[in-house]
Amino acid sequence: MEYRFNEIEQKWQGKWKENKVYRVSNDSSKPKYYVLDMFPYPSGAGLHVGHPMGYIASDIYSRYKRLKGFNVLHPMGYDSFGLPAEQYALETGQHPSVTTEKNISTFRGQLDKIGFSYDWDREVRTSEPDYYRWTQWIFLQIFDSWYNRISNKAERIASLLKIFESEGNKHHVCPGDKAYQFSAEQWKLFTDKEKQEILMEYRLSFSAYGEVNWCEALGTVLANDEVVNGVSERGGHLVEKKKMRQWYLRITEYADRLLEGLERIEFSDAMKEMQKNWIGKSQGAEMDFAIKNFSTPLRVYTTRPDTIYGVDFMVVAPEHELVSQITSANQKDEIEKYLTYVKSRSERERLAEVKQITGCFTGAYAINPFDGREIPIWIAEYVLAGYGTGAIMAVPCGDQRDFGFARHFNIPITNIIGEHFTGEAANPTKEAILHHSGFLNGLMMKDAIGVAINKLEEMGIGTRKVNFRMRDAGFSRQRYWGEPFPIIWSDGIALPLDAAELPLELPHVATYGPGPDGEGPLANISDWVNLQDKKSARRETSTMPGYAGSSWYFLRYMDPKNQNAFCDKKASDYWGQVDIYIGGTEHAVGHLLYSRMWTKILFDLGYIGHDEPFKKLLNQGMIQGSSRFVFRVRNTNIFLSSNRIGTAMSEDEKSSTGLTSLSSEVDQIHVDVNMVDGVELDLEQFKKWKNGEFAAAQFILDQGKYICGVETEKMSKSKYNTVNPDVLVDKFGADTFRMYEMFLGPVEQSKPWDSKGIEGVHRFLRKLWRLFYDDLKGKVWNDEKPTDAELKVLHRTIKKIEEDTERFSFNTAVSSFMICVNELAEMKCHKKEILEPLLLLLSPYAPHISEELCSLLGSTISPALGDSKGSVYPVFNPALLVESSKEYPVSINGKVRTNIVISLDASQADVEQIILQNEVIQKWLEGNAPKKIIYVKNKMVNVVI
RNA sequence: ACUCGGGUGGUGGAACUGGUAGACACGCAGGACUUAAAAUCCUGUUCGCUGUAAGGCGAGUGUGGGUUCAACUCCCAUCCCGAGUACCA
Repeated sequence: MEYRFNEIEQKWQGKWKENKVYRVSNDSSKPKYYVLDMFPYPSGAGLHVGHPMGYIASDIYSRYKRLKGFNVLHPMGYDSFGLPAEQYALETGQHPSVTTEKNISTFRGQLDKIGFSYDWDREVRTSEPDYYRWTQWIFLQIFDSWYNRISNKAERIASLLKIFESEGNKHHVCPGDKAYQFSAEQWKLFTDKEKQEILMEYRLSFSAYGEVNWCEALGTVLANDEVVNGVSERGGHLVEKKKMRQWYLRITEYADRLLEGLERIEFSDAMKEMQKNWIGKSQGAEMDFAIKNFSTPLRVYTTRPDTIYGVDFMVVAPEHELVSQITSANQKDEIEKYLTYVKSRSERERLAEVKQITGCFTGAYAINPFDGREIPIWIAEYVLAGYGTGAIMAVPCGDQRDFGFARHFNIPITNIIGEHFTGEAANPTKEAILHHSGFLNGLMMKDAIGVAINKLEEMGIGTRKVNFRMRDAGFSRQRYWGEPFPIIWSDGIALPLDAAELPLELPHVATYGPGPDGEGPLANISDWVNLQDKKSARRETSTMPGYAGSSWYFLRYMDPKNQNAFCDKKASDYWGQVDIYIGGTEHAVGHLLYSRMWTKILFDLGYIGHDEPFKKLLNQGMIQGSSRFVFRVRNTNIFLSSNRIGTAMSEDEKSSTGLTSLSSEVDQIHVDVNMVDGVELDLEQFKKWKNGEFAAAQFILDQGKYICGVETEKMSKSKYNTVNPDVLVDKFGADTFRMYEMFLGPVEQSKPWDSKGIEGVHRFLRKLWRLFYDDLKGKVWNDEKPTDAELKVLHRTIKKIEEDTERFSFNTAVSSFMICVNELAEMKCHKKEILEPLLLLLSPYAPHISEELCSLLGSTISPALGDSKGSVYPVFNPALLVESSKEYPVSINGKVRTNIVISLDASQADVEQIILQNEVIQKWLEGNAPKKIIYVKNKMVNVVI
């Protein structure tokens, strides 16, 4: 009986599905455990081998936890709103819901083949009205909230109204527009519209004017990705910044809590670092510098007010409103020229190219308030208008970028840190004693910061200021395929829909092109937009961005069918946080920050009982593609094997190709990796590829073979380096595929895909099978009693697999299984008592073969089902592994020279005696006494001579 | 430029708290079985020198230093590769 994986896998997948084996209940006496994958966007390209990497890891962990007696929530769904489906609709006229549906069923088919243990009854799709109804509902709750900085949480707008009516806003500075200041009496006198405008400045989701990428020629707003070098990616039309009404989430109000929360969750240090940097909290001061012959002061933000005497110039963002006013007559042309230059550069260019220093002097001077020095004011692209005040004070002796700027433009540098400054490079230290610094002289810089701020405040020209670099999150898109806003605009006031009116379904549109004035496609449906019963009332026509639906999906899984709430509090209290969340790092500052914010809002409003969604995050590495290339001599049909480029030609080659040398220019062309075996190209397949585009190809070979070029790149269709999991699953089976993906290396590590090792894993499973059934002899397993040696092998494996699974070291776990099976095969051990526990250990990794063999053994336990009562996971018995002696490596001066078996309870003296009698050691000692003998119990012995 | 990862045999990787570097696999080479192939099994496989052999000696985890009885692991410097980024004052 041989290992027929296709039959076995189909059979068990069918049974699991039929019996809904992986359905999980919200009501269980077992402890809960929540294992979550980042749900995929169902793209038209289908699944490639990179996708299942994380899914397999999470599936192994889920199955493991189930066997350990946990009630495991392990769901899957689709993040099914998004731009690609809409662009496809624009090209083909197919409704996005149709293509989305189709893509989902492709994905599902591919996922099913791999044998995942998802509870598909809990599937969610963000584009289903049943789901986005609640996305809209949550949006309305956010809209109806403001952030109370005193209680430090989100509260209802009603509570804000009460405060305004009793005391105005004196205790609650307006986060949107700080200019708003009013008493209770004044509040009561405002018109309804004025009141609504003020409330909007407090709301956690709010509407305001913001800049978008506007393409006049296309009549539409473009995403950053669609803009290349200042023109539209499609068509190359001019793109400019345009102010439009947008929705935002006031995530800045949560900045501190988002930072604080990081302390309580298990994210990698790198991930926490990324989020911290994004939030970018800094402590410093805002201060005003008078400008010579000008009434308005220049306000700068600095984290280092201690360096005030080292300021040699000012840099203002080119967009700063003062620039045009302060520029002197003789600098005007220069400044104009520079502004034109800056405008021509996209933000990306401004940020990426730092080697060349650019800037322009305005002709104006600021006055140092302490020593009256005149400080030249420059503009430069490295200062951004959006951060701080859009102006900085430059201290070249302490800041490397300021130093470079001063050098480049020959601005004299003042040294305020004595010998800490060499004149060769800036020194950003805070540990230096200040020189040439007036009232700060002699102070340690870090102590001077506070002193300087106090002085500024006393003089009324500066204040202590905490800055965040994070900005509020744009929340609207001028698109069709997203959640419509449950908002009606009437006389400039945004009116929320009643919860009973949800879902506000996406209406069908005739075309997916933009509406008038840059509005989204929805603006074209006047029946839908304009409400008959209310004159001048108009629906919001933009839709929500991709991250809306993904900011809370982990909650819907807990209670996916609920028609009365997004998730019953009982359900969210039962499941609580996601215990382990698996996905890539690309969401570091998007999804992972937004979902944390939404969770905090829902917590503040009392809808859920926890304020961090993910207890632990595991970042899977990216699977890169390994691309293959052929090299074509330019303007010919002659292809050179990679190692023949520039080599000498044989006479035969010369006559058959008509070439005289191989050193002419070659073009590198991607070829489909599936027609390359390792690096050797299959010439016949190549000639047939792309409908015979290369049918007439001639080859210059190396020893009869065509060797391709190799490069590691992102896996992508256009690079012909994608590998479809289906092909591998069909050929080797899901169990082999699962184990091979894990065997490739650590899950966290990025690595190029290579299918060539998969046979080794397949061989392992067949070898396992032969412990039970021989191809010729049939059944070979038996009920004999195991020996101590066999038990030792088993229990060593139990220990290793459990440890490795717990720390997500799946690659080493697979290798331990191999070692175990190799050893059992060598011992000719076919005993059920050994093999049955081994199958349970293996079942999270290779569920189908384990289930089949268990059932063939007549086992009472199904690895897929586990046990309703508790853990069926094999228990490690340490007593079986106890040894009385160990073969110690004995080294001389750290270099191993021999191995000696020594009893484990030997003392230092015992060991020294044994060692010194050893022949090899004596040879090295040459009759001398050792200086020292180091004996580390259970590790090694080192003799120092 | 900054931040975060990472450099170990022909290849993917292992070595978890400093304690036998190269587990496990791929590939390769040789052999057994077979008419042949597949499958399976066995042997070898870091490099160099040496030995008929068992073995021995030396080098070795990007590079150069350092700490230590002992370094892939810790420290300093440096080079290279990958990913991310909003030049954040």
